Amino acid sequence: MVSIKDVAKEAGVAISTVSKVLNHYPNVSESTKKKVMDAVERLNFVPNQVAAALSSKRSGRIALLLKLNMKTKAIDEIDMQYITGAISKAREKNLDVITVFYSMIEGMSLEEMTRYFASQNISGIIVFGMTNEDKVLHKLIASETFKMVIIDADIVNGSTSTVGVDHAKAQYDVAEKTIRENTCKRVLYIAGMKNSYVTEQRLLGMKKLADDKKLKLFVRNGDFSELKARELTLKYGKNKDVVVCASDLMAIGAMKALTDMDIFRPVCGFDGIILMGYVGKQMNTVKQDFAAIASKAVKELERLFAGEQGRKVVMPHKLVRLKYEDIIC
Amino acid sequence: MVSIKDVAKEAGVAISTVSKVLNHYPNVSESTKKKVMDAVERLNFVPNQVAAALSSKRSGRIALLLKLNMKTKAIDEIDMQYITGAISKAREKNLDVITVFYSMIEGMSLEEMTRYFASQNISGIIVFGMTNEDKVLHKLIASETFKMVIIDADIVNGSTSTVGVDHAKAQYDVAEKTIRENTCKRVLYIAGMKNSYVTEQRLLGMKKLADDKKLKLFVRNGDFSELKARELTLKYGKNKDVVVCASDLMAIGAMKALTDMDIFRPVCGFDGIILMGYVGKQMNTVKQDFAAIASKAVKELERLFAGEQGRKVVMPHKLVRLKYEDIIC
DNA sequence: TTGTATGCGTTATCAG
DNA sequence: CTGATAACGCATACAA
Repeated sequence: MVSIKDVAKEAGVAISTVSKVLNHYPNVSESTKKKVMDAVERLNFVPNQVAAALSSKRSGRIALLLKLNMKTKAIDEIDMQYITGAISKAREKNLDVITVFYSMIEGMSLEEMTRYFASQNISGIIVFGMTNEDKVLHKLIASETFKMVIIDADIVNGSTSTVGVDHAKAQYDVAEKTIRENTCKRVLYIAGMKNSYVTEQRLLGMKKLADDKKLKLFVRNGDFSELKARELTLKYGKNKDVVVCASDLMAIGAMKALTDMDIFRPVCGFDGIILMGYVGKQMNTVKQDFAAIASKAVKELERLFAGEQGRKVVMPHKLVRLKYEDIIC
Repeated sequence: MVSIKDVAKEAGVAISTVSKVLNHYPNVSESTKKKVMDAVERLNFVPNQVAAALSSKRSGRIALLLKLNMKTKAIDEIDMQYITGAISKAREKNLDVITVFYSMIEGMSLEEMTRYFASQNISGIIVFGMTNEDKVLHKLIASETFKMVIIDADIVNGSTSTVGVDHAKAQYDVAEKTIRENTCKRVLYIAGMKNSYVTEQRLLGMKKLADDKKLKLFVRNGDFSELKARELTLKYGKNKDVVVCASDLMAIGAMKALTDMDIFRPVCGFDGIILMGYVGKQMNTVKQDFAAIASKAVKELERLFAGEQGRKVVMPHKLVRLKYEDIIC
């Protein structure tokens, strides 16, 4: 294994000089810079990230904290895009990434959780799918021990940023479009899971729309469950003009119910998962670019590493209809 | 950050003694062992994996090498299960995992690839979705620089094992079942991508079945593409009795084609992805437990770390039909 | 601008 | 059975 020492020898300079060149320190002459780079080239040197992490306390190691959906693999594509988006950007920025699932840190105290991440030399954490129930995680954020980026939340402090689409506006937009296209009055809104930020925001958006357009809004909790959405639609869908769902999966469940009842009502969803292209009926939905969101989160983490304050970053969304023809290949 | 030094002080022993206890070295008295463990408990000590990796050359860091499917997110669930299966098991075994995509190492020479993994202190690599085209990867395997486990392949050497289901048998089984249930003679077999081990194996299984059952076998390459399978079925499906596909996605494409042509032919797939539950028609398919495969791969890697020889591990498969009722929740 | 020396938290070797 | 102590590869304060 060729190390920085070998490079130093090859270039005829000191180890620290090599390190300085590699890390783009200011006070290095062009000539030595070139000497070093040439040596690096010749020896095909790649810095040992592990040693670097151990040496400098700001390790450049980041953790992706993901909540696995035990419920259905149909939305695995969301996590997958989060992962690929984050890892790709991290590689570009030369950051090391480890993936952690909630299940691994479940039940830990703040102390334990802090130690767990510290023991891995983690300096930044990106959190996906956090709910209000994750108390310890909230404490971790408040402690500002690590630089953190929370996806879909509204928590900002000196070391914490937030990245996500404007869920309220997105919900408003997609429902508004669906209603406009079909002229509806009575709306069945199937919301997501209680205690989730996105659920609250989307509901807020929906309520605003109901206000603006003088709609009769009937809200039920679908818990992001396809089955539940189906049951709710069977029960309450008949005397409504439209079913607005806080997720695609629930929209699919609702559509199934309507088909079963042999009645037509427009339905719209949220997320833009590929499954929407397979269910036959086209529905409006909100398309989030999950990879871009994760990618942005990594960038934001870098900003925090640089000492900047946490902030709220809003990502764009699009309204789409997924057709089989568009997604097949 | 509490370190091994603190534990040593707390326990009143030397640093090296603590290390020995933590790593289950043989020659440590029960009494000191207890003293150390108590101190660990009191201080809530978690060993720093990064330092450990740097110090001991067999780092316990493993890389997951994944090929992203640019084609469709419908099968992201497969990669996701690979990832979760591997990471969960790795955590259990106290191994550090990093995720790497082919795109990151594309175009690298053997030298570069070796250095890349070495620079990350990787000692084991699990390879998913390798094809015959990945020449450099084959060289890496042959070099035996790292302990490696290849999923779905037939390469074994002193440092390399293979894990996967018996694709030939699985293909045989699922096709046999489908044919038996429907009494068919003329079979359209839509194979996967050329130069892929699984494609070859599955085709072998299919040919054996054709032999055994005296079937007229008509083979075409579908490249694992839903669209292509659809086109092939439109073109060749009419005068066949059954369409056997080397993947679920192709099976779905084939079924679409048949529906378009308004004719019925039994269709079977391979993989057991959740989408199969959504397409209306029930089809036989092979269910692989991807998480278990990845989990097994980690275990196998440990075996290799322990100095054992590479070997071929065959995982079980199941024949299933995915119904909407079974997958919804 | 460059080099020297020390430390990061472990593991491993070798005395004791 | 236990304890110094030297690596591991790199970053960095400080000296030159």
